[in-house]
Amino acid sequence: MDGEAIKRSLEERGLRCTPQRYAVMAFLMEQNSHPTAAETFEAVNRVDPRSSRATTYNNLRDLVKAGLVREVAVEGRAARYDAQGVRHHHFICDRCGEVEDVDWYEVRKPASRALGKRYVRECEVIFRGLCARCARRRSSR
Amino acid sequence: MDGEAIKRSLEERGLRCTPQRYAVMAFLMEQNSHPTAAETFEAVNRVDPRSSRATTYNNLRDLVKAGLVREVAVEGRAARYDAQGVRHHHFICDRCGEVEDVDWYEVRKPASRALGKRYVRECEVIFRGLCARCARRRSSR
DNA sequence: TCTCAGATTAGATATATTCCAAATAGTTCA
DNA sequence: TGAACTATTTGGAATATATCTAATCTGAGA
Ligand SMILES: [Mn+2]
Ligand SMILES: [Mn+2]
Ligand SMILES: [Zn+2]
Ligand SMILES: [Zn+2]
Repeated sequence: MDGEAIKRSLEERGLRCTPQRYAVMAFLMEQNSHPTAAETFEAVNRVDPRSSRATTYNNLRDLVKAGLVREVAVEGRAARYDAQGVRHHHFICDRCGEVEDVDWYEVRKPASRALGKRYVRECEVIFRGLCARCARRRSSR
Repeated sequence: MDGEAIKRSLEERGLRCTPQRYAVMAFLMEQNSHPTAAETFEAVNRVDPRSSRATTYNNLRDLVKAGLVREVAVEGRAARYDAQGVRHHHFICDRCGEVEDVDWYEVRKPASRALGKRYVRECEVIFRGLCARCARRRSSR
């Protein structure tokens, strides 16, 4: 996605394409990792235009609401963000909290009777265990 | 599970059965909701023995490590805890953050090639959307 | 060019969680 | 039993994370 495409995707969702908001979106898109808000804030401020902490948080919130960015909560750690590219699942490391992508595959939905009056928007799978690095570290002791 | 059973399950995992730790475990087991650490702290302190905030957090951490309690991270909100009864999945409300149980069903694991050198301990499904209450509230406007 | 809702800002504030060092309470074993 | 050892508890301080506030700025459309 190039600059124009980012601009368009923001405006389609009623968000102005401000330099700060653009910078957050562009940064997240070029990462394959899952940056925290603090990392995003720092990265955006290494280049112009600068952005305040509040604006970084505001923009992350707005982008999540608009469906352009996914937020991943990790127990005991800061939330991580992910510019929705192709659909995928996540692996979260029990030891270091690292979030990694796992190729998408269709998951069987539960019986609708089990969902009652709830409205289900999505259905994600989270794999847990040890990332490659932590698994290695663990076995070599 | 009665008192003796709780005591045994703690000791099997090398944890002393202290009054504070027991109280946390017993409280979580009698809830069908998913209390936060703050709610647990408050509940435990409505009855004897009392427990400090640090001890409540310590015990929740120890119980999670021991595999007796599950921690559920919710974006932008305090973590929630769940005394592992029967295996189940979770539904998390986009609006109010409520965590609800969904009957367990087996999920297909991804191709092992997609997991590389990771060690996968578990594979959970999280449903997202609006809980019954928020769905009602939403449609009646 | 004017207007104004949307956006940004620095700093204060709120919330959630962990750390710390001293005191206490179980457990083991002489 | 009771000394010795260790796990646990404690209150308060400290840290981490996230949101709020009120003043100011910006840019898209009229
Ligand atoms: Mn991802
Ligand atoms: Mn549950
Ligand atoms: Zn790891
Ligand atoms: Zn709800």
